[in-house]
Amino acid sequence: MVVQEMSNLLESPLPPQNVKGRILRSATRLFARNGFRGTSLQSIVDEVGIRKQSLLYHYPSKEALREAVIADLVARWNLRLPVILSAATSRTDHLDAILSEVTDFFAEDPSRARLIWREALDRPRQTREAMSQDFGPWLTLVTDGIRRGQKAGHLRTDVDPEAWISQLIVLVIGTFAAADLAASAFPESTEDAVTRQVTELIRTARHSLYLSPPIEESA
Amino acid sequence: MVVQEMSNLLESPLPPQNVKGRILRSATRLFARNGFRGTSLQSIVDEVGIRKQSLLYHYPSKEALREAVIADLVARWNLRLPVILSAATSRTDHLDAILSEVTDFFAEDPSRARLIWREALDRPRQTREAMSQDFGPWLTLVTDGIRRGQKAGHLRTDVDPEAWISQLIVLVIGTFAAADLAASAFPESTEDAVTRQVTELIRTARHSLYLSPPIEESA
DNA sequence: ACGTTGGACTACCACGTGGTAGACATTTGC
DNA sequence: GCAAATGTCTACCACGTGGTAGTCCAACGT
Repeated sequence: MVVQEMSNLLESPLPPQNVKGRILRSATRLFARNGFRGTSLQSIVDEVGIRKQSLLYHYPSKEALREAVIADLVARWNLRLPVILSAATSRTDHLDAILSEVTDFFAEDPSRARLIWREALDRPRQTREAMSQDFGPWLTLVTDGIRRGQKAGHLRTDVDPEAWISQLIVLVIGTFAAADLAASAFPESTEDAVTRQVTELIRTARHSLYLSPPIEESA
Repeated sequence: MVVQEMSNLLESPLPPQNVKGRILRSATRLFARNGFRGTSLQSIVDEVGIRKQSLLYHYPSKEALREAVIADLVARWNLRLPVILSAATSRTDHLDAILSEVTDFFAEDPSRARLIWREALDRPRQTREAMSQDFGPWLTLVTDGIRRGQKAGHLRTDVDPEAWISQLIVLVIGTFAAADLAASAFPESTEDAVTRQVTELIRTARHSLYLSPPIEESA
C-alpha cells in the first residue's frame, strides 16, 4: 500500500494536476486512439495510476465519461473562438487568418480531429444534432458572408456556400485525423507532411473561393 | 429443427446467395456502421440468420473476417479500375472523368468510405502500409502527371502535387463517410446534399489545379 | 454401397467488460 | 473536537465476448 502510493506518485512525473483532470486527459487520448468501444475503463485507470472504482466515482458511467470528454473539447473550442474571430476581423485576409487559427487548434492536439471523426462515425445522429446546434449559427454566418461577397463581385459566383463550408470542415478535420496516413504519399519529409497539407489546404480554399488569387505569399 | 430450417429459409427473402457471401455483406455493413470492435459476431450471424459457429467455419476468426472484408473492398476497387482509367483516357477532361467515376464507386455503397475511415483510425500503421502498397504507384502516376502539366504551363505552378492528391483523397472519402453529417449544414434538400457536395468537390479540385477554369458546364 | 467431405449445429468455456456495495482514510466545516 | 463530505480502495458480480470441442447430416465421388 505504501509502496503502491509511492509508485503512483512516481508514475506521474510531469502532470501532477487533479485526478479528475488526468482521467479526462487519458480518456481523451485513448478514445481518440482506440475508439470509445475499443477503450476499456481498465486501460484508462492503468494509465492514470488509480483503480477503476475511483474513476467511477468521478464519472458515474463510461457514457458520462464520453460526454465529459466531448464537452471538454467543445469548451476548448469555444475558448478559442474569440481568438479566431479577432483574427478574422483584424486581418484583411479573412480566410487565411481563420484557417490558420483553426488548423492551429487541431494541430496542437492530434486527439481532437480523431475524436470528432470517431464520434461522427459512431453516433452520426447525435453528432449531427450537436453540430447543427453548436455550429449552425457560425455556418450561416459564413454562408451569408459568401453570398454577400458573391453579390459584391469579388467571390466566385459558382461557389455553393453550404457545400463549400462543409467541404472545408471535412478537409480540415479529415486532414488532421488522417495525418498518419498522409505520410504514405510523401516519400520523405515525414514531419512537415502536415505542414504541406495545411499549406495546400489554404491554397485550395483560396483558389476555390476568390475570383483571382489575391496575395502572393513570400513564405 | 425442421421448423428452424424452414424459418432460416424464410428469413432470407431477397438475397439467396451463398452463405459465405451473405456473411461478408453483413459484416461489411456492420463493421462500417458500428466499427470492428463495436460489432459482435453474434450481431452478424443474427442478421444472416445462421449460428455463430457456422460463421467461424467460413472465417476461422473475427480477424480473418475483417481481412476478408477489406480484401473484398480492394478487389471491388481493382475491378473498377479499368473503367476509371478508360474514362481518364477517352475523355478530354481527365479530372472530371476520373472524379465522377471515383465518386460513383463510393456513392454506390456508403459502407465503403466509412470502412476506410474506420480502418484508418483503428489501424493507422497497417492502413498506411496497405495504401502505399496498393495505391502508391497510382499516386506517383498522378503526381508525375501534375508536374508535367506544370512544366507544360497549363497547371498552376503553386500546386504541391503530393499534398494535392492526398487532400483530394481525404476530401472524397471524408465526404462520403460523413455524408450523414453534411445534412446539418443544408437547411432542406436532404437527399441531394451529397450531390451538391460532390459537385462542389469537383469544382474545387478543378479551380485549385487548373490555371483557368477550362470548361463551363451546362448541367 | 459407402467412406469422405462440407457445412451447419449444440454445448461449453475462459476472460474481460461495465457496474455495484461497502469499508476505510483523509480533509473540511462548524 | 467531531461529524459530514470527499475520495480511494478491495471485493464481487452478471453478462457478453471470441473461440473450442465435438456432433450430426446431407451431398458427392468412386
